[in-house]
Amino acid sequence: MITKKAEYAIIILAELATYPNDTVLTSREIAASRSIPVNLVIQLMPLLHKAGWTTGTRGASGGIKLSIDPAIITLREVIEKVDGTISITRCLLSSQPCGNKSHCSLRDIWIKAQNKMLSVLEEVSIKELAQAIARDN
Amino acid sequence: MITKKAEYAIIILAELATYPNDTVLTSREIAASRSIPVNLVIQLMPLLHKAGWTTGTRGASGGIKLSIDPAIITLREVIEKVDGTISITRCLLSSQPCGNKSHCSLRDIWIKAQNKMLSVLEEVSIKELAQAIARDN
DNA sequence: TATAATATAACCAATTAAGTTATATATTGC
DNA sequence: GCAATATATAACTTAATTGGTTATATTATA
Repeated sequence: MITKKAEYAIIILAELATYPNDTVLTSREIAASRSIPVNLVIQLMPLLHKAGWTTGTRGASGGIKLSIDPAIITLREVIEKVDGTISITRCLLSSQPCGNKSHCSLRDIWIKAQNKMLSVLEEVSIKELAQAIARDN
Repeated sequence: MITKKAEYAIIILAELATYPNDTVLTSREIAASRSIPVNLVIQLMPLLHKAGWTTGTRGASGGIKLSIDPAIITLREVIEKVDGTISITRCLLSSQPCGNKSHCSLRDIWIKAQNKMLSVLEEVSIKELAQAIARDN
């Protein structure tokens, strides 16, 4: 399952993408405006920084801002960064078919189903999501 | 995530669908030929019976057989019978958007991605899977 | 130098997943 | 009738995962 942490990461990035370029928000502000536990925002940020999507500055008047165009960050990337490789079944967690078989028909179906799902998550960028959310409000 | 139990249930049904109509197999035979723990086959069978897909007869020379055409059992049905409603995110476990909102853009995306996945699992029947497996061997 | 902010790691409780164990019940064949 | 074999069902165990908390260190500003 896609975890809440991955979902939170997406929401954090979308929140940042809502404001003009180079807007700095504190973890606390992001947490408050999106109803995410502050601790989780703080916990997630280093991961998003390492991915190259955001930068954080410490100290008073510090905060977080986007460091790349949110139009090129896809939901799939964010999920995989936070949760690791996505797998709809335990079977797909391993890169090989089980039982030393070279081929497995059921595995083929899992892969096909999963790829359909991933293609949707790959087509949507953080920017598009932020715009959709803005339209809703 | 789709559990191993759901995967086992699919494999059990496909195994039964491999043989001519009304073929009776014991739990032990199914378990042995598909490398599934016997206990799990035994544990799963009542569920498959209740779904109307199989029937079991007790006693010596008893066993399990299909009770309907495997061409009309879809993988999605089997998974949902064993695992309950499928959800790729915790968000989709509830039938309502969270936070008392009437609408949520991110939820829309989860639903779209999940439906793409489900449509693949809905298109494949136990019979088709059994045939594909037979071809592989 | 006090304060405010991020960085990082360690920890905890609840749930889920996978599998095991135990017992009851039914049916067949001798 | 009775032993053997098979399903039916529930309870239990173990390990991993998830969601979240706590604690501490580090940095930068006013």
